Amino acid sequence: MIANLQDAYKSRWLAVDTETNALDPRWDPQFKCLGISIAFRNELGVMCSEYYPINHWDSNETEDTINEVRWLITTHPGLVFHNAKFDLVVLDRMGIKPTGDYLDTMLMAHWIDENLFSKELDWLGKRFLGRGKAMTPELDSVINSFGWGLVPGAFMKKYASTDAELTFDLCMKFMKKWNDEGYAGALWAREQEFLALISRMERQGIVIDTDFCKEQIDIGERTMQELLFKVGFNPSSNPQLGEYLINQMGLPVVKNTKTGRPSFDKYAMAEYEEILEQREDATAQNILAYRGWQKTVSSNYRAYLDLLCTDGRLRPNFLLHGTRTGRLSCRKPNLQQIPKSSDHPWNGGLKRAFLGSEGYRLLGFDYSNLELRLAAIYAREDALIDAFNAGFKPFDELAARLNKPRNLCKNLTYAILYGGGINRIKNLFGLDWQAAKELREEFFRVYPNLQETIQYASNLSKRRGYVSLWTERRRHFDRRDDDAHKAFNSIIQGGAAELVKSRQLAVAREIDWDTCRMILSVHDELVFESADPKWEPIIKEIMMDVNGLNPNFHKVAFPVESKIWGLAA
DNA sequence: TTTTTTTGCGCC
DNA sequence: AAACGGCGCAAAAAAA
Repeated sequence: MIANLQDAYKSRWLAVDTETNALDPRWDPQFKCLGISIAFRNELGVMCSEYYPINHWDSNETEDTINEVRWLITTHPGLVFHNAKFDLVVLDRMGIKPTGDYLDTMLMAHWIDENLFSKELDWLGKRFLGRGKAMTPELDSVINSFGWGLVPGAFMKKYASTDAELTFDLCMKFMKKWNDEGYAGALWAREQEFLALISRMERQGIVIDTDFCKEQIDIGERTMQELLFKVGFNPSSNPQLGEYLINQMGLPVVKNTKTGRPSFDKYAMAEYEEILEQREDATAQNILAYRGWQKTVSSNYRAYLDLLCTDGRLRPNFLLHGTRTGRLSCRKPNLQQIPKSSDHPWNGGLKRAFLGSEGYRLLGFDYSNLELRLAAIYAREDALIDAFNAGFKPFDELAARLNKPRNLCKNLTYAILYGGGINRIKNLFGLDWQAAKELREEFFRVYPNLQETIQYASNLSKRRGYVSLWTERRRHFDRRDDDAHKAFNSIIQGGAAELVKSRQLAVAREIDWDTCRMILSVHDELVFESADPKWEPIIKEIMMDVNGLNPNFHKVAFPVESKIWGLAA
């Protein structure tokens, strides 16, 4: 049914979907919005939808109609998108700035059940509505022959509005649970502000030193070639590694993969390296160097150049629905996994590939032991709280109490925070089952409340099917799955993400984007480019100021360390 | 041949 | 009794 635009105002919610020429709306000068679909149901429940072609090469709506649509979207009190972060940028590029509220079915699906297999429109449509996107052989062949950007407007009309229809119906489907779980108010308002901030960070992007990347690719390729020659087989091929190390050299299988095949990961290789060293055979070392270079060149240096926008900036995609715990994830490229500075020649200098804009300096701000501090508060674990407040380093403190090496204590703490059991401790430290059990008990003798709280969270998730973060956002658990042991970790990992998010917004409200821009968010670290040294103490102070967030957060401090980004910590 | 799974590895 | 949490990416191997 063709929509009368006047009717659209009578609907509380209006689904909006944009079609584009597939270029990146965040920066590409050639980007175009081809058209806009809207969908809603009228008073009789009849679906009304329409596609308005705007920038097709053949036929478009009249100026008057397009202006009506622009006005509708600008003034309608409630829009619904599927992946609003994208559509809002598209609308912004067209000079359309919605003034009403909006919802996002992708994020609704994620918040209601973060465990869903997919949050794509097509998948959700099939799962919740029994119908997916309108893909037909006819549409496929038209896209193939014309290319996406050149599909005729009249043809697009037949298909494009189904996405908006799906979005509208999904929204209605999700609405009850969305409201019941308490997301409709302040929590979603904050997320909208956060979405805008992330979008702004993405549009800003980060400057890449392309000469440095090219130079490193060159060194890497030459080095790999030499190593390949020395080794004599493909170091990335496990069967070939097995042939050499096990069959030819007669070395033992030191580790197996989950499918039972011999494993040659870097830990296993370290053992082979030790044995071969005595025989003056550098093969293991060469294999590690080869794989190190290959990983870095393909996943970092070359990926950065391939994904670089033509204005010299790299713009990753931060996903607000990327993790079950509520953290962000980051793609294309993943700038949350930039190798840290080290003396490895293949990746130890990677941060040098990132530059501030001309006149700006990159600054990183890190929370120290963020999750452990939250764990201490949640568990009311006085031993840990007191240690933090006395200024002790938590792992030194534990090392003293257990009379064990600091590094063991650190690994042990994180293993347990992550829900690890006796088996995990056994494998981690190469202990037998009994020793692992005792070590775990020793740990919990120091932190008894932690043990109780981990158990409590686990029981709660099993009984209720979810646990709540301090913001009242929920982390759901299917009672049929055996992952209740993740509950406590979710509370502190998700809680940490929510804490950072809140402070990130607070910082964003204070800084002046002309002289200070937020660039990256890496879980417990924020990266800025700043043209004025005055921002460093300001940012630090805002990040550390968490007392207003929750009545329990005053129990320990949340210190933040700042450093010039890229320089070794 | 193309698609999916496995493996390894970078980060917090 | 047993369970280490959360990601994304690329190359090789296996499956289709």
